[in-house]
Amino acid sequence: MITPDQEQTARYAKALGHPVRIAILEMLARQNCCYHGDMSQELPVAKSTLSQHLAELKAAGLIRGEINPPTVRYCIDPVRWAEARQLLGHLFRQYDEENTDKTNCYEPGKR
Amino acid sequence: MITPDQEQTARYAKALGHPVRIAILEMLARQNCCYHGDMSQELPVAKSTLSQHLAELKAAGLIRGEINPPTVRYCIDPVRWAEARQLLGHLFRQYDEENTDKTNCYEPGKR
DNA sequence: CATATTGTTCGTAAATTTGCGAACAATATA
DNA sequence: TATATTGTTCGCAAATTTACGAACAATATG
Repeated sequence: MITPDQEQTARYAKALGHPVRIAILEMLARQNCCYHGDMSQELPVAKSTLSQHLAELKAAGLIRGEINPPTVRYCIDPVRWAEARQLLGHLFRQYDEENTDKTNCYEPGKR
Repeated sequence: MITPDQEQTARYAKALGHPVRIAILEMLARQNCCYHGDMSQELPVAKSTLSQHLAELKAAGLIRGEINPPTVRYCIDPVRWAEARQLLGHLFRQYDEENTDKTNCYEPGKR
């Protein structure tokens, strides 16, 4: 009933499902890499909370952490990033592709 | 620190963050509209659970429900769908756009 | 009016998520 | 060796999510 692709799509989407994690990913996407400290300055959460969000993004595969003591540099994982983009893009495309001949059933009065 | 767009992006992503909800959206995206019962047959959850997931998608704005007693027809909301697509697309584009001159810092040995 | 059909809502339980400060680990520096 | 810097991990509390069955609501049908 539920395909592995659907599971994976949901996993990525879930990782994106928090504003702090979106902000993290945008910083990483723009600068490619960031140190925990840089992000900590920008984000209104305790550093332990930031670590947790980073760990979740890592668990989802979207980022990697490279330890350069005493700092840690985080980067987007290009492969997983592309995979997430593809899976979510596929989801959205399923609607628009055949959009032309569909009734707008959400309009009142239509059946 | 966190913009309204980031909040909204996270809200949509969170709504997508469950396999059952991905499956629901794919059915709706392909057929435009579906009855609760049609989806109930396809999905391995109790009907009350399905109702809950539908309510979450509705709360996120991604779908609408049209009551035609005794059935209820659910549809994707084209406007919110497009907005979600745009917001998530924007997120992913931020990486690829400037991808060319970025170091792959996730590779071992790079700083 | 009784019954069947279609979904929602309620009540509840278990699991997960989110957040923080305190404590800890690892390394560099005085 | 003591101290400072950078992050992680631990312990805990509060909130949210997920899931189910039972009960309920609304409408059609016998």
